[in-house]
Amino acid sequence: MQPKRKAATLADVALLAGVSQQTVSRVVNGQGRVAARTRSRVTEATAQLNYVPNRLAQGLARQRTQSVGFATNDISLHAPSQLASGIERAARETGYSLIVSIVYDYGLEPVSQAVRTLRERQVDGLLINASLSGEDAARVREQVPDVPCVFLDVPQGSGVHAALLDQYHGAALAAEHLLQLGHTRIAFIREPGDAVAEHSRLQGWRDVLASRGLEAVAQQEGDWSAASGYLAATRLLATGIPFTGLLVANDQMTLGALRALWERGLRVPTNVSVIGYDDTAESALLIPPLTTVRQDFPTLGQRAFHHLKALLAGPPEPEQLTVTRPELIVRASTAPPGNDQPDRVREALKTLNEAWLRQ
Amino acid sequence: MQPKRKAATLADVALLAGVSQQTVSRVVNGQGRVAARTRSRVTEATAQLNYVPNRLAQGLARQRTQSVGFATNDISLHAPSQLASGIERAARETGYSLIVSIVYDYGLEPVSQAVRTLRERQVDGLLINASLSGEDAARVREQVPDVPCVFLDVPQGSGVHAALLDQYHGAALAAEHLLQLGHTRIAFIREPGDAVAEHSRLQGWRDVLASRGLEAVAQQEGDWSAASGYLAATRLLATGIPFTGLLVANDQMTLGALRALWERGLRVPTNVSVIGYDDTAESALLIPPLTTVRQDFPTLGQRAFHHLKALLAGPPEPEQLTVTRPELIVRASTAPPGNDQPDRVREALKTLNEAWLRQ
DNA sequence: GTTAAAAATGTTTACACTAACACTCCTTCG
DNA sequence: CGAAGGAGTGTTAGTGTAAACATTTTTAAC
Repeated sequence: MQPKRKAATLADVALLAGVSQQTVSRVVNGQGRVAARTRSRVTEATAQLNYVPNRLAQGLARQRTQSVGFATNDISLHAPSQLASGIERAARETGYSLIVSIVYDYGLEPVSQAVRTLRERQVDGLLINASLSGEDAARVREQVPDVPCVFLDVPQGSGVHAALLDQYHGAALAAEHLLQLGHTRIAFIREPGDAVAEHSRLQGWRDVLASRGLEAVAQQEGDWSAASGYLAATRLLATGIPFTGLLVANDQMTLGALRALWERGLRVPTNVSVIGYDDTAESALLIPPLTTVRQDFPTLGQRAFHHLKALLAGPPEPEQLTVTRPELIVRASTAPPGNDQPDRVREALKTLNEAWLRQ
Repeated sequence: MQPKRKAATLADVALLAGVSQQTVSRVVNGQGRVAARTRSRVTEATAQLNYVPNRLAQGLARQRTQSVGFATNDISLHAPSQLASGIERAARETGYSLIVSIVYDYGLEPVSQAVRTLRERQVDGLLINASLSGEDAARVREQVPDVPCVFLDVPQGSGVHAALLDQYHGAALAAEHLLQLGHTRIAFIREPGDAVAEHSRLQGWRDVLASRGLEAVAQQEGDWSAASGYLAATRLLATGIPFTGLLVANDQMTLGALRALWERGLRVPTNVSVIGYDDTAESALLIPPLTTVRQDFPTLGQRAFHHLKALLAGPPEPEQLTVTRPELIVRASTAPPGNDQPDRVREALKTLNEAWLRQ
């Protein structure tokens, strides 16, 4: 119907309403005084032309875009997607848009690249969820000196703004739980990464064990996926080293580990107590329900956005942290060790096992 | 170190290099002829000032932004996050950025709002992953007449460009598998949504059953989450209506359903055969490994992006579909019916159950 | 009824960039 | 040796909007 191919601009609306561009701008943005009659005429013209403001031009003129960048590693993973959900919601509620740029590999360079892309888009602020050392975080910071940044996965005390989950603490809770139940032979399925970050989950486990003069009897590295958890547990069992407690760095790997244990006839928590990390939506519904450490990523995302928003609004503030402590959720995958089932149950398990396998 | 607060512009670089803006622009964009010596001088100035092009201004001038919008429902869910991952990768590889806008509810209006936001940002194209009727999709289409759109979740034959998974077909495969095993008493845990979309999973199940003169003995609706699957299965069991086959609309709900069945002492697949949908990374590692329908969302995302890219490059083409057929993955959660465990095993299960619960 | 203040509206300019065109050199060819 | 052509570079105008300032109109006060 409309002969004009291109979208209507302020000028088009102004022409139709018989006023100046600026007046239309005032009406659209609801600022400045405009006579009621004029306003309604403009509003009508706006609707008639299906006018939508051009945020590019607006951004150029205002020198801010009402958009934030989210640089993250693979968004198909649990944490990034949950974060994205929380961030986007908080952003939308305050009129911001979210531009996503994936960090496709570990290390500084890929992050730097993602950040550059976002800087080109003139985002007002940056949320960075990539595992970075304190130094690398500072380096990224320098790369965009005039864009506020909030980091989501850096060591505490990196000298940058950050919204963090205290994974060290969460891991410590998990390890302490196992120790309190009486376990001493404990194995790890740890997160990926060559360098052991301070404040990491692995470090939390280690320190708690060390405080009791213990260390892991064995450990394997996974890549966060359920399949890697399965493989890691398989390798762990292949060593032949006995353990009664198993600490796993996330719930997806835990699911794989549970399967590996089950395949070898090891019952959870009867033979092995297992603790995961994250408390995904599925964890409570696993069999057995998983004892795990709860991390609320959507809330973290919202918190990070609001932290960023404060930086956007106010004057430059000293670097500050928002640290959220995770919580241990005790369910049914942990129990005291050596409390093996009576023979009757063991027999039952065996039968069941065979029956299942026969199918 | 740098006294200038603001980011360098073409003009700054031009001044430093002693050339005109236009020449700098030519160097930066690598188009047009520039003498080698001039080029190197400009390149140096660019590096010295840490110049990064302003894509807002570029977008304004060029009338395209090298960005695409992704309107999707909650990105923390499996499908959207997997899609986003595939789309972002394909986009980045071709120099596009991704702007995400969440569709926070079902129906036309929320989609319309997300699309408006993206239109304001002047995205070159739109990918829309929200469940929409053909009419509503056409209405969204009209809302942005000059922006190419590819829909990801609309009925086939909606008269819009779309990249789809043939969920009807996938669901049919699942239903046929159960029928071939000999099941006749089949229950559904279906996807959310009032209207039963054509080409939906539910419709696929229904039609296959109907072709054998059957219908579901019971059905419940879930919201894709594991918890809702648990509740749906619980409600299903509460009806007292016996069934030996259970079709579930995704794997997360299936996980919940497995738990509900387990709690009532029903074994899978001995007492009930269960089929999920999606083949998530966890599905192969569930106990028992899940028979399910595989959908490759990242690949779909890439495909959708390339479809969109073709629309951006070429002249308007007739609406066309890219339909991918999913594949049935048969694992251990399905078996012929009526193959109940001997009493001994049933007894074992009961004992085990009690032991587990006691812990 | 004048005057001052306030309200309403218009004009100019800047934002950072690109497209289109214009101009200046130098070759090269007849 | 002059013209044609091309390589290299500069100039001008336009992209859609908002801020700052300028102007006109209305209202209020005396």
